[in-house]
Amino acid sequence: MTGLRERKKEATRVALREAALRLALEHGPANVRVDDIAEAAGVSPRTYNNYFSSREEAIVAAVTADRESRIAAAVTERLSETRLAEAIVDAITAQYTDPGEQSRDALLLITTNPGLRTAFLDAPAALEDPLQEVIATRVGDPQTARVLAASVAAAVRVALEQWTQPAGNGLVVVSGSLPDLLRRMLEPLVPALDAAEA
Amino acid sequence: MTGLRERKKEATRVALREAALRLALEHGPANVRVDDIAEAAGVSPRTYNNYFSSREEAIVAAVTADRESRIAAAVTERLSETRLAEAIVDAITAQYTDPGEQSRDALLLITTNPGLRTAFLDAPAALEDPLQEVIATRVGDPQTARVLAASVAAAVRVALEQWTQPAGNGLVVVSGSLPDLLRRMLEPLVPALDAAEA
DNA sequence: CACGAAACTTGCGTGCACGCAAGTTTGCGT
DNA sequence: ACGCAAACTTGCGTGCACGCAAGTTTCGTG
Repeated sequence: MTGLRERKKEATRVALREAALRLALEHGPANVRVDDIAEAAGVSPRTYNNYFSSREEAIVAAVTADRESRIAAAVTERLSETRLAEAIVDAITAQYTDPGEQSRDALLLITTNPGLRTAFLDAPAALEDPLQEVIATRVGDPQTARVLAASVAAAVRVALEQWTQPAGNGLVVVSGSLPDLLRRMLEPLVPALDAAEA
Repeated sequence: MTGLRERKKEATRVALREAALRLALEHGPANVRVDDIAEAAGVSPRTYNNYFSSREEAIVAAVTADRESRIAAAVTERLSETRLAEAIVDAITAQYTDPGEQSRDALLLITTNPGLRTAFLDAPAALEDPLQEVIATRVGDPQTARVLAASVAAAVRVALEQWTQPAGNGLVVVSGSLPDLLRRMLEPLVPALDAAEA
């Protein structure tokens, strides 16, 4: 059961991130101060920083929601049926499949603004801990699980980097759908995952 | 030949990081403001942030120097003799071997202070770019090279995390020499490196 | 040598992150 | 139902990061 405390906290978190995204879309990211976000969510500016440690984080969280924790769950499920590598690749590509995308303009906002893009690319770091635990159920050594989890998170970051790349660098543009991109970036790690599982 | 401009810039960079470390050792990291560092190095506080983007960065740089760029060079050398995986592991362990360690107390300082530790663990991220280029000479697809470089950097970060871990978590302490730790953490990635090279 | 462009430094102003200590709310045991 | 302990919010104060525009230094070229 979930107490009042917990529910209020989650409500504040949601209020903050949604206020942040709405204001950023309305006025442009540069014209939104954390004081504005806090006021729109009905809390003090100081409280904002009890929930998010940077101005960008809340905006990104509105898009990301809690994708990272859902991935770990998805991997665990898939793990009963297939080998580790496949479970991870499937779970990740499934969770990063863009849903209805009411967030298409939000993503444009993020890829446009350097600060927001950085925060967005930092998000997959949150994969490491939950992923390590899942991997550890299939791999003896916790240290190995740690390294593999960190590598997978790094691969996801690289994929998102490519995907959100400011175009026109004169070189080949990667493009392709995000799931395809993720699959391609995770591919090189498959041998490592297979070897660890054996 | 290196122009006056370049030499001055490097001198300032060195002056800043050495002043930062000295002051941190003398007065404790909490009691050193960036204004103090700037003054000790003979530049304005604003200039400090043209060289380092956080207060911690300069202190860490004094210990790290330019290790990351040296690693890439070491890998390139070793690469003429052996396969990719071996070259990388050897080069990294060699470069992270603690030299004479006049910096032993500096490392204690870093592992002690949370902010400094974070900055220290962020340093290996600088491996990604140079390492990618080296790997790309042995691996056809640049994207694959990118992922592998990022994974190696992540493994190094994990190793440093363990090495600098605040002890006494009730669980097994890892310990061991840093080179050994690095070797252990890079081991799981070897199959991926071998597969990409083939 | 002279001079114009490019690189670098600096002061200023603004917003941000966060430690701390006081006030307020929630939860729990009796 | 009461009351205490723990969790959470808030205001305040401090130092930090960085955009901007003006001043200064370096460098290449005619």
